[in-house]
Amino acid sequence: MQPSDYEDLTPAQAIAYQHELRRQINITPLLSPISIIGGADISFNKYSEVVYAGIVLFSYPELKIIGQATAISKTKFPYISGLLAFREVPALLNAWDKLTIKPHLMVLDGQGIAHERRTGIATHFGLITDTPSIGSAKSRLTGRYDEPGNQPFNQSPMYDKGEVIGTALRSKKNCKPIYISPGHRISMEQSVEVIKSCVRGYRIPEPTRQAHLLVNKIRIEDGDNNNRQINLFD
DNA sequence: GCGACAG
DNA sequence: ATCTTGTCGC
Repeated sequence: MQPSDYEDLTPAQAIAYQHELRRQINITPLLSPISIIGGADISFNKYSEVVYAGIVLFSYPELKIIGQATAISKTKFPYISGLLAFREVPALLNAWDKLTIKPHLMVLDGQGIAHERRTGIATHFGLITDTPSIGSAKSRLTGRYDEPGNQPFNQSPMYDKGEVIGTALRSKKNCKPIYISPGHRISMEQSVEVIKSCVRGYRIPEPTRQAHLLVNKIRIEDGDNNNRQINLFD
């Protein structure tokens, strides 16, 4: 199965593929040192098939931006809860291929194994590129958890079917928690530690925060090359 | 059948 | 996700 063929898959076929990917997930501690970390995100205009993908590279743990790559592509696969990767990974790979240097670890905007089939976008991307990855989501997809305390870095485990699938992390006081889960080739504990070391005063950790700013910037610049936005509260 | 539901 | 302005709370 090639990412370029994702848009031809039916939801049932996409789910079948996730079951296949699930068998290859490796959630063991990352042993090699990391000095380059990347953040990825997607942006798009409502009702448009154009998607803007971007990846920002940082030195780690200093978190100085040392590179980036973007790609503008199209997708027909709609957003379906649980199948986000089939809509966004193809675009992200186009940006990934443009990187002259590959990061040692990637942070994706979405779930890792904190997914019904343990195949969130971070896990999916990590498997496809064979790169250690972490999922950092702004909201919960699945899993039960107790609300973490209201102090920075207070955390609470997320459970699903008897297993720990993620960590609800209070990245900033008085802000909703973010949901961290390993994507591939990294442990739950390491994932949380890395994300904590990437928080710089904002709820969203720098890798995905900067990637988000980047893709929105190129989307506005592109103006979607003639796509209009009509908004009457929908 | 009902409620939930990453971006 | 995206569109929007003001507004409430730390």
